[in-house]
Amino acid sequence: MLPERTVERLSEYRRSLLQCLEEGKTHIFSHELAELHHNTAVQVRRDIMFIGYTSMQRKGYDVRELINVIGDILDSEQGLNVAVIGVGNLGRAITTYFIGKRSKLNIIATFDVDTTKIDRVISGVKCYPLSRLKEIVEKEDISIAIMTVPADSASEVSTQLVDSGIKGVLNFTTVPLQVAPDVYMDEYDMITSLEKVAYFVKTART
Amino acid sequence: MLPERTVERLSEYRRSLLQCLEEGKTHIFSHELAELHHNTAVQVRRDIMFIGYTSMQRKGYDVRELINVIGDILDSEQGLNVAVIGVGNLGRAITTYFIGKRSKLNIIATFDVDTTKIDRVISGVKCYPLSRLKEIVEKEDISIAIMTVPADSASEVSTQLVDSGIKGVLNFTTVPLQVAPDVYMDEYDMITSLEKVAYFVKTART
DNA sequence: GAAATATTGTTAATTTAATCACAGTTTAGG
DNA sequence: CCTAAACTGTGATTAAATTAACAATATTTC
Ligand SMILES: NC(=O)c1ccc[n+]([C@@H]2O[C@H](COP(=O)([O-])OP(=O)(O)OC[C@H]3O[C@@H](n4cnc5c(N)ncnc54)[C@H](O)[C@@H]3O)[C@@H](O)[C@H]2O)c1
Ligand SMILES: NC(=O)c1ccc[n+]([C@@H]2O[C@H](COP(=O)([O-])OP(=O)(O)OC[C@H]3O[C@@H](n4cnc5c(N)ncnc54)[C@H](O)[C@@H]3O)[C@@H](O)[C@H]2O)c1
Repeated sequence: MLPERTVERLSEYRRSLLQCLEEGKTHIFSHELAELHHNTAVQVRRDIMFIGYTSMQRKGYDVRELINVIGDILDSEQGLNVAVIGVGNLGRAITTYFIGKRSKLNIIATFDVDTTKIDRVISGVKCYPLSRLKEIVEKEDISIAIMTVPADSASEVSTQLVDSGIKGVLNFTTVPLQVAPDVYMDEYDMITSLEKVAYFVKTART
Repeated sequence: MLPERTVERLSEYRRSLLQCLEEGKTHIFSHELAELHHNTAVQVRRDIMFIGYTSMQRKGYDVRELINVIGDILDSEQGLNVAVIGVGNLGRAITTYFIGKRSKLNIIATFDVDTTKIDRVISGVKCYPLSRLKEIVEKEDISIAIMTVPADSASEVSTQLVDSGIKGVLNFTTVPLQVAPDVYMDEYDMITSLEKVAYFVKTART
């Protein structure tokens, strides 16, 4: 099990590496990758050490190989299915955005309680009533949920998610959620991010 | 200057505290606050120690007072003005969402290059052409930008942001941006978050 | 009003993450 | 073929963040 920060950085490296590949770059040095990611060459090498890949000495890392090795670590062979819960402004933006982005992570369903949204199709993904959550999650083997419901229903919905058999949640509501210990949860709070930026802008001024 | 993680947690505590206030709760213990936030009572007390607030012993923290003290630390007295750059799906969602949420952080302008979007008003906020960035930033005293432009224009736009005098950036594009050292930048990469969730779901399975 | 209980604030210890420092390769140039 | 230069991989070290441990203090109970 890799450190969380390392997992994040590997995902980020991979995106840069894919970009490199498109530009026809076949090899990359640790210090080049570092420069692209606000960190140091040592950190990059250490991260890559974690996944047990070694480069051709003096030529840098083979871009294509490194992409594959990162894929072996991060991706599940058969891919994982994802659902978006709450098809409001944010849920719609995310659904539209993700379609076709990652071959190993497919958004294959959305859920809502608003009857005007149910059965609507966004970017090829159908919206189901939340009452059918468990049924669809089981039938379609969905293991990850992206939560974009209003704050006041967040905690109730999260219980339903866990009951339905979801194993990972990416929570965008501003409510910290309690889930069973075998469910992995990542929370992102936009207001917190913005307040953090504001704090550092403020303190830099003085 | 507080540790970054502490700043984040303080912002999160504050939101819970505001919620408590609404529910008529006047005092809160460190372990209660901890429970709401996936962390420990010691961590809460240490964070609060950082900002130099002390409770009434044995009664817990005075909710209202603690909110004010956190405000003194996080907020700027006159508030800070914010602009959203790139009024696509995500930019629109964020703009709509933020309006009225935080009295000390006001989104007061959006920018785009798409002529069909310019001059449109979203939730009371007007969209300006990107070419007027510097002019408006100076006139309206905007210090923070939220970046939601497409990846391929991200790095160019970030240069313009810095030139215009922006001091803090919240970057939602998937491109790591280079900014001047006196500009604070926070980057959030949704794909990375989702891949991280997927990784931990995958490894938990084995 | 003494003892038991609950909670804080803080020092010390521990754990985790990042950085330093350098030996070990490979390649290039003479 | 020898030396210098350029990078990598990793043990050792340092720094940062978290957790444990506990004295100090207020409150309740009897
Ligand atoms: N919009 C943003 O940019 C933004 C930013 C940060 C955080 N958030 C958070 O994301 C969440 C959604 O924000 P939004 O702007 O998209 O809100 P929204 O009101 O546009 O969308 C919410 C959607 O959830 C649906 N919904 C309500 N109750 C539900 C339930 N029990 N189960 C399933 N669906 C349900 C609603 O019908 C609606 O379609 C909120 O919790 C908000 O705090 C949004
Ligand atoms: N939609 C999401 O949920 C989501 C999730 C993660 C990351 N992102 C990132 O956010 C960014 C925007 O995503 P989106 O889905 O809103 O895209 P979008 O295409 O809907 O919106 C992009 C907007 O930016 C405008 N634009 C283009 N070039 C510009 C420039 N030079 N200056 C100002 N505006 C410009 C476009 O006219 C458009 O309005 C992308 O970089 C994407 O990677 C989006």
